[in-house]
Formats: sequence, structure tokens, C-alpha cells
Amino acid sequence: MNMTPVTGDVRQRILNTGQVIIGGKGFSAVGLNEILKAAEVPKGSFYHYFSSKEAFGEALLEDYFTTYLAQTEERLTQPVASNAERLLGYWAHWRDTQHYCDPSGKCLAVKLAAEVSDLSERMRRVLQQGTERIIARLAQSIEAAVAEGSLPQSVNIQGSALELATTLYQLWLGASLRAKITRDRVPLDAAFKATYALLNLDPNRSLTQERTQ
Amino acid sequence: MNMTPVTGDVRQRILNTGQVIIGGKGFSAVGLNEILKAAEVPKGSFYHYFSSKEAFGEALLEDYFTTYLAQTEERLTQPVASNAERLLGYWAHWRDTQHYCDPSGKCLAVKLAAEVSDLSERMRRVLQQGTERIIARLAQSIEAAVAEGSLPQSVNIQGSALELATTLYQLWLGASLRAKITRDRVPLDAAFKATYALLNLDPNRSLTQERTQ
DNA sequence: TGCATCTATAGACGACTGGTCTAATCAGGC
DNA sequence: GCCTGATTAGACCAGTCGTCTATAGATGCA
Repeated sequence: MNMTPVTGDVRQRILNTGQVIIGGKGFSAVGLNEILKAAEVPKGSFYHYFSSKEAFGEALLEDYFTTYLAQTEERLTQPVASNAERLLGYWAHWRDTQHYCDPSGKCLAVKLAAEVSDLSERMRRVLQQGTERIIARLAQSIEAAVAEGSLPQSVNIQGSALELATTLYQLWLGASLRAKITRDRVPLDAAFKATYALLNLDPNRSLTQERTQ
Repeated sequence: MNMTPVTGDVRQRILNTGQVIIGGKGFSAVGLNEILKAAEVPKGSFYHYFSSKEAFGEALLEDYFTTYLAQTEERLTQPVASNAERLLGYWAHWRDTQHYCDPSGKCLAVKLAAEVSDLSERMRRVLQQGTERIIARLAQSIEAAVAEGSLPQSVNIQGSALELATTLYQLWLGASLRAKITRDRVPLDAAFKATYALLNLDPNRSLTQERTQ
């Protein structure tokens, strides 16, 4: 009766465990064996689903960005909130999840970008498309926020919404990178504050419900 | 006559070639063999100078930050310029050198932070101290710039100079990371523009001589 | 039901590279 | 010539990615 081939199941299990392990240790530092042992998948199966470690990494990133973009989409369209509130909620979530190491909740873009971009052209392209789409989605919400008045018109002075989204995304990328170094939330708190500034918002009036700590 | 032991020479040669190769391919992806072959140092010698690959990585980062900080110090104290001009010169230089891959001019902080922080506590600490000192040095120049009036007082509203320096450094870290992905200068140009905004400078009036392109 | 066909699993295996360490060599002082 | 310490050569084994053969399972058709 179950028409979906087992294919998807095993393949996805390899991807899921791979994401956790590689998200923790990086791409080159992890061997296939470790992933396959953890996923309880024999080595022989691996090369049935993926033609090489590089192809696997490509699929890993594709899978990651697909689900990440879906989650982001949901977060940026949730009801009973202005677009500005949703955006700040997005970054508040980023801050709260990335500040210290949840094994599975790691951002693969932060973890792998530097390592993999010079290693595999194919993986680099996936990273490029993924980050591009995230930024485009953020830009869309920024435009909507300005249009509806939840963000001040003055943000337009700096440049297009796409430029602003690019800057903000990169700001958070860098903050996450440094959070890996410092292992505390200071970098992400700084990014959150700077986000207010770049959006021309009053830093003292919190638009969204922030966790005090 | 030459009292300095050859030690320093060989050791430094391993560090220099290691920096170029690891700066290009990452830490885990590069084997000692490759570095030692390039440096024309026999494999057996390696463990005379370094107790392990990790210790080597630690020394590599220490060496890198030492010279980087010295260069930065020079750049931020050069005469016939205001502190604001020097700061913008620092970032203009960053933009111009990192936008596409000079084999040896790579920023090891960008390249290795994500990969190494979860891999080696000792290397992480070196990264932490190094970035902290860079940020502190930037903060010092920001304060001096405000004091002398080459940066507007209004930057103080956002927070301390250290906070601002933190934000700016992270912004550039993220921009460099994304530049690795996109392989163009768009991310760094966006960072440069955002730097003006975060410093409350008029983006159209260029304080420093920028290269048009 | 029986047989053929194709997908998926199983893991041994090869060729190679990884970091590490012991044993030998070398240089210079006495 | 011997002793001492710095330097090097290469063995070592665990682990790498990827291949390959053999089995197991499902599906199609008769």
C-alpha cells in the first residue's frame, strides 16, 4: 500500500544525520563512515543515493535551504503582526537560536560558507542561490513594511530594499560567525541593536516582544 | 657568526606556506604533507617545531594576528589624515583586498572561524583574543575620531565605541563571508555603504579617496 | 504461483593519505 | 674521538573515499 518508495526514507535519514554532524564538525573533518554509522545506513547504500561526497554536500545544502526558506516564509507571513514586527521576530529568533550551540539548529550557511566555497564550485553555487533567496525574501518584507508604514520611509534613503536586506543578512552572518568564536550572545545582541539602527527604528521602543535576560 | 638558530627560519617557513595553503583550502582539508612539501621541509621535522597539527594551527593564528594587528596599527596611525579618514581607509583596504582571492592576502579569521571554533578550543581562544584586540583597536580610533570631531558626536547615541566597533567588525566579517560565496565585490560594497550609515556619515560625501570602478 | 528484473542493502576491499613517533643521522664543542 | 642536542628519515596504523561483488527485496508479467 505504501507507494512512497523507501528511497526517500533512507536518503532523507542520511541527509538529516549528515546535517547534524557536518553542522557540528564541518565538511572536510567528517568522514562518510561517521555519518553512515550514526544513520545506521551501510556504506553500500550511500553511493546508491549520492554519486560522491561532494554531491552529497550539494544535496545537503539544497535540503537545508529548502526547509530554512519554508520556515522563514512562515515566520514572515504569520498573522496579527506588522511586517516590521515579523522581521524583528525573525532576527530575534535568529539571535535566540544561534547564540549557543543547539546541535541540530545550526546554520549551515555560517558553518560551511568559508570552508566549502573554495572547495567545491557546485556547493558554492547552492550556497549562493540559497542566500540570495533569503535576502530577496527579506527585501520583500522590508518593502511591504515600508509600504504599510510599519517601517519608516527614511530607510529608503540609504538605497533599495534589496541593498538593505543584503546588509542586514551579512551583518547577521558575521555576528553568527563571531558568536562561534566568543561562544556568548554578545555578538548577536550587537547585531540586533544594529538592526534597529539600520532600519531607522528607535532602539528604546521595542516593536516586538523581546526576551529579557 | 649567525647566532639566530636556523630553527626560526624553518619554523617560520612552515608557518608562512601553511598560512597560504590553509588560507585557501581550510584547516581539515589540508594535510601536513602538502604544506611540508611546498615548504621543502621534511615531514620528520614538523614535530620538532610543533607538537601537533592543532598546536601548529594555534601558532599559525597567533602569527597571523600579530602581523595583522601590526599592519592595522600602522594603517590607523598614518599621518596627514583624520581618524575618521584612517578608519574609512582601513575598510576601503579591506574591501579592495578581500573582494577577490589573492592567494596570500586572505583573512584567516573569516576562513577559519566557523571551521575551527568547534574543532579546537585552543585555536578558538586565539581567534577570540585576536578579534577582540582588533575590535578594541577600532574602538580606540572611533573614540579618537569623535573626540577630534572627524566623526559626528551622534554616533555616541547608539552606544559605546566598543559596541560600534564590534558591530562594524562583524558586519565586515559577514560581508567577507558572503563575498566568498558570491565571488564578487557586491557584499563588500554593501558593507562599505553600511559603514557610512552606522557612523552617521553622509554617504555622498566621501571622506577618503575611494577607487571608482 | 513461478520466474525475471530492477532497486536497494550489505560490507569487504583497494589504494591512498592522515597525523604521530621512534630510531638514526648530523653538527658542533671539547 | 666522543658526547650532546638539534634535525631528519621513514615506518606505522588508523582512517579516507570510493569500488565492487553478492545478497535481499520488491515488482512485473505470465
